[in-house]
Amino acid sequence: KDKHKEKEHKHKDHKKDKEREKIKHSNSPTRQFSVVSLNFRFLISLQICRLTVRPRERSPVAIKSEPEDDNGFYPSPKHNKATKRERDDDEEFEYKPKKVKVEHDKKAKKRKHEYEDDEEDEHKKKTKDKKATEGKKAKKQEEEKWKWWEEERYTDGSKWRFLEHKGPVFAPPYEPLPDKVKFYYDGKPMKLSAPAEEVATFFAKMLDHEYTTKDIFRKNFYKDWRKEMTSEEKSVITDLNKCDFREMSEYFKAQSEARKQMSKEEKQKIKEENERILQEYGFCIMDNHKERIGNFRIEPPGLFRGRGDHPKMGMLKRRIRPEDIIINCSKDSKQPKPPPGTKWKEVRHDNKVTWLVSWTENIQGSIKYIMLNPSSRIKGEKDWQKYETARRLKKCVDRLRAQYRDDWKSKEMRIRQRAVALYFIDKLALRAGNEKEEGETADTVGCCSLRVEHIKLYPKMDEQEYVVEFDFLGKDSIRYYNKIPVEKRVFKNLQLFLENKQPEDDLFDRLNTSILNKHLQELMDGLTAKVFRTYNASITLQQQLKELTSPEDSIPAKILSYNRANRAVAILCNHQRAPPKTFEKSMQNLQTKIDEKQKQLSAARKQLKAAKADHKASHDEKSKKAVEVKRKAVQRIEEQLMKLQVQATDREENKQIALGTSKLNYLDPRISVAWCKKWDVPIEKIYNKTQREKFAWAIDMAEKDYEF
DNA sequence: CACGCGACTTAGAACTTAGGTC
DNA sequence: GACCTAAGTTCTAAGTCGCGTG
Repeated sequence: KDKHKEKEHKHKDHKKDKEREKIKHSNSPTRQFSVVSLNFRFLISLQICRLTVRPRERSPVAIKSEPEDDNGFYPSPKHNKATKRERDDDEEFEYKPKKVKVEHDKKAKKRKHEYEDDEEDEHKKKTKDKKATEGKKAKKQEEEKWKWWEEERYTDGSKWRFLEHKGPVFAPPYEPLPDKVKFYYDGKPMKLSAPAEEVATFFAKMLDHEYTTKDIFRKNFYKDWRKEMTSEEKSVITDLNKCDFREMSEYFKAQSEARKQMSKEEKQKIKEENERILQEYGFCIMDNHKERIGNFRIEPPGLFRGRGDHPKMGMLKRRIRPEDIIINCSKDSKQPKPPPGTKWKEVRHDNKVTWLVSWTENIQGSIKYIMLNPSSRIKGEKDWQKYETARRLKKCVDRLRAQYRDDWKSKEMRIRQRAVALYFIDKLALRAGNEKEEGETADTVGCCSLRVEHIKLYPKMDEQEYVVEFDFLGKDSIRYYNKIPVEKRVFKNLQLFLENKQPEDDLFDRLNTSILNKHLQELMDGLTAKVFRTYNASITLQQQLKELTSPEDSIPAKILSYNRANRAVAILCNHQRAPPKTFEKSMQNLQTKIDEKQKQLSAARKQLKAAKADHKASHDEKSKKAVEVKRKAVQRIEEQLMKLQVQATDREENKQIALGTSKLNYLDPRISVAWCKKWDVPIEKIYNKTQREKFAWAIDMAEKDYEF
């Protein structure tokens, strides 16, 4: 079946091919952004607009598109690398430890000791002079911020030597409804048994959600609900449509209202209790360092709501009991105790993994874990390593690109498919696309699992030749919609792949992620499909920052540039969000503020003019001062106005783009740190507290000349 | 090689809180 | 001091990818 006809024409320009030409489309193509001052080259060329609609908002309305030229968006791989290199550049994983193990242990012991002290303090102090203790504590913590990145890593595949924790926090037990809150069946009140009632409350709590009206949701819910019913209940309740949960729903609404109305003291009390639980369960000791745990609370029972069109939506997610829990800790640690009268499923001591607690979830049968916070050593090291791998890809990406271009001509079908898929992954930052079990999850795809129905080929479209239109649901059922011109060879290959296939057939029938990743592994150690996403995201940020930052810009303007660079990446990776519910309103509010500010400004200018005239007439000191005062006022207001305008632009551009995901997962933080240092932008403007904790390693080590 | 499983990263939405405004 | 919004935090679903097994 590997028939390959096709005479190749000379391609004129390789460089050009690498250049990204993305056509974005908009559902309301007429909409334009209100563009305010400053350097908008980027925005204008990129034309940030709505990419897709969420599936639930999806309408069969035709999607229009606007062609766009955006030269300079795609990261042209430059090799004008500065001569200076970081200490960790070059070899394999270049983690050069500054300290050796022995020292580490010593320091660690001291650390543990202090940790225990801390705990004791916590309990005794309470009433004592708070300020003094807090001050002391803060200082102490400051002094001993542990720089794990200066230490050696384990090379034997083990993740830790010592691990001690208190186990998970379970969901609070079910509290039956007060008798006055009734459930009605077929118009008649009906008292439910506790288990049936609990599951009913899950449904009641979701009543306002659209998905409780969906057939699949209702069917799944009803089926699982019946399993919790007594036999009498089962015989009475035979039709979900006759069930009236409204009173229950109202009750919960009132409850949450009441919670909001609680007095300060009550709220404070709850806060303190949460803090106590956090202190007790929210930390563990791993290799003698106290580390924050990410999710120490077990997921409470409820109704499963997958994203998109999920076949299992509405199913009962059952309550997790101690008997379901596997504890992982070190042998020589104090083992966590199960709640009185219960037992753990298992306690194991596996230092080849990083999790502390696990259980099997009943919807998909997958395993859930309790792991450490992103600020922990174990997560940080991995994160760092990820960016180092991406940087190694940078060094050989030209070679790889040349190779896959070459493979487009291969006489083997599987190689051509592999090469075209890789091209998409590289150019469009698509995900790998593992195959999924049909009917178990929402129907979403990535690159390798693309089907014929997901692409359309246009030999000619407007001015452009060889345009491919992508339209599919990706991870989280977020729609990916894009039209891009591709090289003739890619286009011809796609035509070939499509031959004699049905819409629901795989586009790449000779390819899957395993084959692809095996191939990538051969090209570069540690290379997998997702490294391309990391690489392209980070290199785009770096390149965009270079392009957008003007030295003479104010700090807010620089931050806008940063956000735009960030946005370019988010668009590349198709990170979208639903426009905030209050978006229009908040935009209006901001506009009102801007209008006011403008009025203020013209008033201030008038006053300045008057003062100047006054000074001209009198030439005395007093009037001179008055002019200065007014001048200052005008300047101040101008700045304020500028800030507001920048804010408005930023917000508008960001309407349905989510920056967080790329910032947290794809952008080498050292690029941002270096940028901040270079332009004297406080790091706090870019990373909030949590993010600074996660990226502490980068903040500590990156200098202003860091190059990704 | 197909398959399922296990571990871990990536993801957007829901919820909560802080800080500004009236 | 109440209220409102934006920012920050939490939640947990949904991916990726490697490994063992048959």
